Amino acid sequence: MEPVSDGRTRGSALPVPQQVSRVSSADMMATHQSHLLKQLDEQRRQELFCDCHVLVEGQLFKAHRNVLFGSSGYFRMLLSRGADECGPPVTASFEAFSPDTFAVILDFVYSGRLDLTSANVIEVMSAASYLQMNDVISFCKDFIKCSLDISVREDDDRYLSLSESKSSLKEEPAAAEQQHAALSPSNKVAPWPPVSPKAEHDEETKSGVGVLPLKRGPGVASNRGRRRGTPAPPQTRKAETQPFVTPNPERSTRASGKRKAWSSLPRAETASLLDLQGAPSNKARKADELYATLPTIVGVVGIFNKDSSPSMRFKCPFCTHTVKRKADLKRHLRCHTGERPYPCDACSKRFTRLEHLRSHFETIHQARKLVCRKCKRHVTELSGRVVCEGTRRYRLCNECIQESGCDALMMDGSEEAHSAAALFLGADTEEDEEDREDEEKDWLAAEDDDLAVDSGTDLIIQEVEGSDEEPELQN
DNA sequence: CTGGGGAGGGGGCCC
DNA sequence: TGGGCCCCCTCCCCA
Repeated sequence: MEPVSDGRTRGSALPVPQQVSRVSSADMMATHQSHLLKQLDEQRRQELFCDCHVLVEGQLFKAHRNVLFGSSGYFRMLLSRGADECGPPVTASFEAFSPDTFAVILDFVYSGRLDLTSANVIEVMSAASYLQMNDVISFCKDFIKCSLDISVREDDDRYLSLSESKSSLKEEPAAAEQQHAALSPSNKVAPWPPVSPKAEHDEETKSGVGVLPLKRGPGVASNRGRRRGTPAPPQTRKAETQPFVTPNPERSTRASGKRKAWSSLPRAETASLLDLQGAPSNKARKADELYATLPTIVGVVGIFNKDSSPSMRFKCPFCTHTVKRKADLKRHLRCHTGERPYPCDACSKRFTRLEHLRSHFETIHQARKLVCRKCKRHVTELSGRVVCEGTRRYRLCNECIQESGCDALMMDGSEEAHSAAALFLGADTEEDEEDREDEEKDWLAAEDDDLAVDSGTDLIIQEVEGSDEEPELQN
């Protein structure tokens, strides 16, 4: 029986041991491919038959046209123009990435080994995006995911991101380690073409320098940015409304860049934010490291203005989105990394931005809106009251309070509300209670008049220790 | 089933 | 460069 390259058998009517044949055929093929690749690499290193010259910031790389053609969409486009010609070597020139970066990519093309480090991964990914090398991009993504240690199992389902759980990294930690190890130069040759854990994911990575429209599926949140081609956010809204399961939310250093007074939040909240400067979470620390490695040219895309003057933009290495400022890219990256540095101490919800946290806090826990929740009429401090319902606070006008017989609800500032809030807080001892009250007084003294009205909220804004679920009570 | 409103998320851009 | 504001979007809940 003669095995053929595709694993089938030829000239046999017997119930052949196809599996055995397939395995041996696959082994043979792998061996052959490996051998062939080694030969090509050897030729490249000896500069034999190199018919393509790549100039990266002045540094010359010699390679084989057909190998580059088969590895990169960019080169496919470039080389297909002169595919019929057998003239002098084709020369391509790049300024968008460094020679070191291209060397890593070229090594990968010829060996299947991608020498990624936390220092070069972003630039390699950016260059791969430029060169339209989806496999490299996938590897980089996986590498970043491994670096960030974002795992569904280990952490919180809700704040997972990057892709729709397609990656094996999230499915099996061991597999993740293996894959990560496969990226290591010290390991054996990674498969080429590599088996991408998420071929579909290429949709968002095949952009290269151009911006391709992305498919928007059902359930995919698409806000303004996504209309322009940014992929879906890391989590669905449904997931967000699920009870928060992390009892002790991580503190991140992301908010610690500057120590800034945050007068619009009660002190406890501010303190919680300042806590962010304390022991940084693993994920956040690694995110920081990742951000720190963002090279100056990361994802820079040349866009020409109407007057033909170049306008540089920063391209997200994860998707096709481009932004004007690096800071905006950094902010945008959070929707890929799942990083949520701003936890609400009242309900443990976490947010990607301080302003979102503040907005949430003011709306949900401070009842800042001077609108009756029931009749939607404008209320003042006289015509309405703040009603506490769990950690949620809202306003009702006096009429609606009377109508609905809200006596059962805890009214803001009442003894009952206070004690209930304390209960919610898990006030362990009377001493704790007193301390908290002292702090509250201090805070109130520092608060402006507007906030002082809602002083009762301060009690609520404490971290709920050991709370496994969101204590927020919905109507 | 549908429309309205609340809540949350993300982008652009000003300060 | 980060904070903050504005705007717009989607999702979800509810009437």
